[in-house]
Amino acid sequence: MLNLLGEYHCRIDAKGRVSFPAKLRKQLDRVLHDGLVVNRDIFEGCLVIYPKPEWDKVNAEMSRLSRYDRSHQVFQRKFMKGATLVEVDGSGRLLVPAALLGHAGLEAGKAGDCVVTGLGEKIEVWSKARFEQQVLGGEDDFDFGALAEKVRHDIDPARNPNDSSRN
Amino acid sequence: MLNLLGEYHCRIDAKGRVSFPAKLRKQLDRVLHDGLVVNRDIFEGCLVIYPKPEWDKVNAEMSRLSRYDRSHQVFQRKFMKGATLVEVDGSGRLLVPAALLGHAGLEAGKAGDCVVTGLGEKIEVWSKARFEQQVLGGEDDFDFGALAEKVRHDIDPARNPNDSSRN
DNA sequence: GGACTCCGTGGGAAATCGTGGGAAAAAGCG
DNA sequence: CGCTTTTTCCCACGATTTCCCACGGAGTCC
Repeated sequence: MLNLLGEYHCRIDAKGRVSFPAKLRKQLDRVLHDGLVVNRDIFEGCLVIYPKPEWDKVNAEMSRLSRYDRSHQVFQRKFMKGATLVEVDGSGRLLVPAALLGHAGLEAGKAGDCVVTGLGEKIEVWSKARFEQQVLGGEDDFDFGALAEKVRHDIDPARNPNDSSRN
Repeated sequence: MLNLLGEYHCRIDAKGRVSFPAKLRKQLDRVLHDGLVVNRDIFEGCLVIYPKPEWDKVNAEMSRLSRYDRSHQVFQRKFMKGATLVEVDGSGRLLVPAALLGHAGLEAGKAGDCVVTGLGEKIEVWSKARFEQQVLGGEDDFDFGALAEKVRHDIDPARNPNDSSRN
């Protein structure tokens, strides 16, 4: 199973090329030659990079949508719009389509700092400013415990939220 | 099962390398060659180190989260951000990523004292100052007994005489 | 108590990585 | 059809990282 890890600070140069950290490249070793798919994140102002095999799974999920349900069609269109297959160049850089850069608060044709982070099966790309604010950001009232409990209940409804004795 | 124990006092050198106590290394014997995963602690300003097999469990749970549920994504991001696979070098040191050092109050490029403690299946790394203040720290009104009872109830509600609701 | 082993610390050299720029190829325009 | 502009590919250099060796000191064993 893919287990992408690490938080890397990189730069986008004036041509829109993101230096893709060598350590991530090593982790992708086996799948890198298949290419990567870059897309806008659904919920946040960042970009998501899926190794091609992982994107294929996403694609399979999309194929289960109904052709005859308008909301399904709208969702598919919104989600897949902009998804692009990219490859790393000889110097280990990704050329991110200009249209997508904007969604991550990165300006095309202008160098800038960004954060690339491994998240298991996918990789996220943030502008440095947004990453520090939204991800690291200390909203002091953010209740991680409550969120964890909700999520745990979602993925395992059978489990009593107060009972963590089962492993 | 892993049962990491002990509190060790070590140093971080100017390159961000933590001398990893030989006694902990011995306890990790079987799993050390798989590497360790360092991450920011969720609640406190310290770092957590999981042996790779232990992290794999975490990752397996993460892979069950839904791509299409915002709270799941936020949870995953908050939890995994920065997690990094590291290995001990020939001299038994861990190279801690600079981005993570800050979270533990340790400055990159500057040597400092830290405390490494075994906590069963994981290891925590604290700056010396914070450890003394927050962990050893004498908040004299802190009721450890009451906390113990709360925790016991959380992990095993059945033992509470007033609670016969389980099953 | 002495000698030996192992541990922790520092530093240096070699390989690697990131960054910028430039040339060739492709696409667009008159 | 030829010229201009954009895109893609590739090379080279500076900076960083990683690996390795060596030494001082502490701990341990006899």
